[in-house]
Amino acid sequence: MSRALAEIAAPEFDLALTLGCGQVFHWRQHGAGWLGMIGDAPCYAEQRGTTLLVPHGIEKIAAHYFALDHPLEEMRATFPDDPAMNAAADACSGLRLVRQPHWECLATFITSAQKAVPHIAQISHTLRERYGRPAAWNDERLFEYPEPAALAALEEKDLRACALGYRAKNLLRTARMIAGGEVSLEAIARLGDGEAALELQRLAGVGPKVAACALLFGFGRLAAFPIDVWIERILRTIYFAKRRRVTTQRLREFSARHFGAFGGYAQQYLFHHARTTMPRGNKSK
DNA sequence: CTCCAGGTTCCGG
DNA sequence: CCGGAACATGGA
Repeated sequence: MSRALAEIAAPEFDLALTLGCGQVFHWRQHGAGWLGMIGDAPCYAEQRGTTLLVPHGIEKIAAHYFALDHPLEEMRATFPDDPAMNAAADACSGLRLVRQPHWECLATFITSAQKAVPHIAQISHTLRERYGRPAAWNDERLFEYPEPAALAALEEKDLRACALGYRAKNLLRTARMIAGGEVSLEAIARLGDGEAALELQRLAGVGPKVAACALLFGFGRLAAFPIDVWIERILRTIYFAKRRRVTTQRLREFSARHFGAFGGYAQQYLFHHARTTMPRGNKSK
């Protein structure tokens, strides 16, 4: 493995913000940059101003993964123009939604249910180390995310030993459905957003929220709007202040309409901003 | 010790 | 369709 790094242009990009905002969980800081896998490609990434250094030979792969082609300014212009949204967008300048591999993204979010971000990262690392194909960048060991077939061959207790808790059964069942061909992620990639969401929800441990995360972070559906506890809190306090008893169904309809074609970006900005400005947030306003 | 975390599923109104 | 409860684990 060569040590040589190549430069790629990365305007309007914040690598640390992008990797640390809770959309992807396996990258770790290393020296002046970050170390992780882009599918089966080991990658060290380091930002220097508007330039991104990545291993020679995977420039195209890295540029695609980090979504350097997303027109951030144009997308932001479509967001609703209100104080909360603007504050979040200001705080998240350069945050891009990376293009994660389908399975890795879906599986990770199945394991994310009712878990804090650091816990999700820990689970991801354990699964990779124990069941993923080993790789390396220089002398640093890395691991691919385990294929569906690799997880499908395990027993539930093996996954519980990775601190998955009750999510073990869901990940195992879903891995078996995918490995057995009962559900095809490639086929889902060709469906429209609505149909794709329904198809994903046939899988164990996949409801509206996890399906939306998979669509947004894995299938490039930038209108997908995952509603988790943070976003629900924001929607209720900012957009439904003083309304009593708003159903989650109502929240879904509202956000799909209100945040538009790039709602997923708006969602991630609101999510990250809330998480960093009001940790353990509960105080409404 | 209690509370909560990027939820889903199942079960009665 | 809606509200509750169960489901594991670890950190604050």
